[in-house]
Amino acid sequence: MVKTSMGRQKIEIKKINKENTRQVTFSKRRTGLFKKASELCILCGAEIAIIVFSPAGKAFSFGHPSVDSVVDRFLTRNSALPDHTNAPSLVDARHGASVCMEVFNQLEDEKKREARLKQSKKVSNAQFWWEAPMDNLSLNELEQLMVSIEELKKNVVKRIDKLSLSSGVVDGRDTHMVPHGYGSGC
Amino acid sequence: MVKTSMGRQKIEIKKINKENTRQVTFSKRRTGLFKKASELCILCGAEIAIIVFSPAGKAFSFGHPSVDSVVDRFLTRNSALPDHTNAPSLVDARHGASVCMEVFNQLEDEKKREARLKQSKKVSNAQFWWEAPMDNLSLNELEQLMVSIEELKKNVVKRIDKLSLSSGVVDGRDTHMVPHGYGSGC
DNA sequence: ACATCTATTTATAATTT
DNA sequence: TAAATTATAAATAGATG
Repeated sequence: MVKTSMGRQKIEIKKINKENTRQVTFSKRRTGLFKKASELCILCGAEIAIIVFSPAGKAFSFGHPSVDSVVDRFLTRNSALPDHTNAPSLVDARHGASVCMEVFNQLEDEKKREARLKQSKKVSNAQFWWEAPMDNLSLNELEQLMVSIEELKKNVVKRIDKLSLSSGVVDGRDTHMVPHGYGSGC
Repeated sequence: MVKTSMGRQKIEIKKINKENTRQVTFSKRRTGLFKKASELCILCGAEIAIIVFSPAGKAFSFGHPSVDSVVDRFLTRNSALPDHTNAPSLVDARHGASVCMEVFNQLEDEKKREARLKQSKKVSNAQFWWEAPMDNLSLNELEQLMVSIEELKKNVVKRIDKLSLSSGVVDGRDTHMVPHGYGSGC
């Protein structure tokens, strides 16, 4: 077999100067970071919020059960009890079906957020509402949905595979991984 | 050379039941997650905040330049007036919104379907519901679901393409990695 | 920009100390 | 209870389509 690639090269952990390389690395590693977070949530029942701003000022976030809930809990120093009492819907859900519902819930959350935004917008600058925010929110919703759909798909594929052979246990995710398309921050 | 260890073994991404193992894994992976975040900051000049709650309710955080600054930036951005100078057209916004509604409705259908299934199975024990439920779906149903998902995806991708924007450049430095002693939550 | 492919580095599960 | 070890799984740099 011929060597067709040098494979992964060791790199120093210092700012990447080449614009393009930096962008690619950012994208790959951000994905990797969110995946690791997702795994930590599932494996250990942790709650995690991650907020990332790209050098360009674009925001991305990951949240389980949601960015808001974790950030709120953190900010209010709400050392909460582990919720065995709560419905098993979020933390322990691990199958395609609940992911379906989760996608649904996500959209509802997004709509609520949108409604809140809309409300606050009315107070200050009502006239701008139709000029820009809706676009960003819609884009957010769609991108968020894409991620959810991918997750859902993976779960269903996995389930199909298992059913095809025999049967067994699945794992699923109900996590939010959100790119926030607010355009340039500069 | 004699094998003195089995080395790393593959594990399924699902909740670790063994208390001790879960604790060790949580600790190791949390460290790994923060390291990855740190590297992403340095390599790409990103700004990142991570908040992690252990299952016991103990909080850990990572922030560059600081958790607060990144969270503030995020919250401000999410409630601030969007910059309307480079906003896409209203028409696109409406299309986006309507696609969202479409997706929403389809998901709602899916949810109802799941609810029916759940009902018919008379799942009295909540634990059973979230541990094995997807088995209720037949292979056929799953494959149909796959097709629907693909359709959804195509629609959403198409819509995102139309809405997509682009952006510019910024920078950052100095990092904090903080364990917060919140005491056991239980 | 995005996906794919390799060769390699890095992370880490199981074990030992 | 935690730190070190070791073998393997997983992530990813660089190249390419």
